[in-house]
Amino acid sequence: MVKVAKDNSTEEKILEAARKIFVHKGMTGARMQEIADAAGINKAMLHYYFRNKEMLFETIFSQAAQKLFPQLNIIFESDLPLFEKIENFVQAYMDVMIENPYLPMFVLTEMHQNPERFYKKMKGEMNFPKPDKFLAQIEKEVKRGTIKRISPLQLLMNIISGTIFPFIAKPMFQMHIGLDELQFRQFITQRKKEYAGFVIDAIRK
Amino acid sequence: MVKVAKDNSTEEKILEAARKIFVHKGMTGARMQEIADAAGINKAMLHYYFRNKEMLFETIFSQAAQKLFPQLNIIFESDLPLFEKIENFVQAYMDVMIENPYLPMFVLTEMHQNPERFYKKMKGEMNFPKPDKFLAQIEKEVKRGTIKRISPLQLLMNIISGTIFPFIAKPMFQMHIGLDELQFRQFITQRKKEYAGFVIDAIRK
DNA sequence: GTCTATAATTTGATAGAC
DNA sequence: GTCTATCAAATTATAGAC
Repeated sequence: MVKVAKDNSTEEKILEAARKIFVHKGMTGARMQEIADAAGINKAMLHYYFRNKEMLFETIFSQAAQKLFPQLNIIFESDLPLFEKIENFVQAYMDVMIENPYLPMFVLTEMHQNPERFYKKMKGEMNFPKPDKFLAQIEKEVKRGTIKRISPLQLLMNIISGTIFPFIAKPMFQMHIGLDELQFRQFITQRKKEYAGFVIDAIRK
Repeated sequence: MVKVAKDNSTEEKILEAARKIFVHKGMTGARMQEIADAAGINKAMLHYYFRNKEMLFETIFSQAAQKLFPQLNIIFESDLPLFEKIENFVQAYMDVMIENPYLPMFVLTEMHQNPERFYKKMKGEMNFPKPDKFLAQIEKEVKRGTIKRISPLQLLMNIISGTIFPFIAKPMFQMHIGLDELQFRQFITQRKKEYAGFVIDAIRK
């Protein structure tokens, strides 16, 4: 069991506050003053600990990306049979997002609004999962005739779409359908159980 | 055939430039100077035509939302049989996004970062589609035993996810897989043809 | 390490000539 | 309608006392 270092140190308070503000308003929408207020400290402290807004943001963004991307390795690098792998991925990834519902949108927003920074970041520190193995596995199953003929890339997109998109569309969906927080959680719980089955039904012969 | 009023009037040049900048950088990330430059005019002109940044943004955002949301009525209000309706929706919606690949992310970002403005907007001018009819249709088919047992809401989410998400994840996907622009277009073309079939295969008995 | 006060910069908005 | 020049406000960043 790893100690997660949730001290109430000033640095940790800043990170927590910055996460909250950045994740909701993005880099350009966030205000240093707002972050300081949320942390219950002074604006000057932010600079003392993180030099400037840019660096504070980078820290938060890296942490977010680290939570999301390496998880993709579950689907890409394990040795499970295809159906179990799909099952595993959907459940594991949804668990991450249940704990951090705003992360996907945060990372995607940054990726769109500032692709340069994003790419630079990714090249370095991230052990960026390559899906080749998983795609090859799908191709193999298609050739063996175990599953229906489908493009591996399309299947991968289907799996990821159905897993991530609900968290991105949450506000739209809640407004459209009129779900409250509890109902949305129930919707997600059900989805975690059933979505892999949906995909498998679609490709099973 | 309706005239689309693509004059080269100053107002139209501003709108075009503002669209480009806002859609990529969002409300808070966009700079009035940048928009003026892109329009080939002076910053003061922006205020002359649209009073302030807020109102210019509202104009752009409304146009974007109008392109995306009313389309959902195709799926919700037509009288087609279920499978054809799914087929129709996927193709029609993907056509909209092929023409405007950045719209979905733009609207979603605004929805997340400024939900108040978004909700206010939606209440007024938008003829906001209610999915009740479509959900009831699914429920009916399940009861008749025509399709597998599935929650109507889950099925709706599956259809929408697979249709919209590829455009949102485009940069991530291109980077991960290494697709260039042409390859991505081909991927989308294939998807437009096949995704409805995937969904139908999953629910067909 | 933490604070208050203040500087420096960015940026949205306006005044006024043409 | 369009421009240049300028203002005013917001916001990041720093200096310096404790």
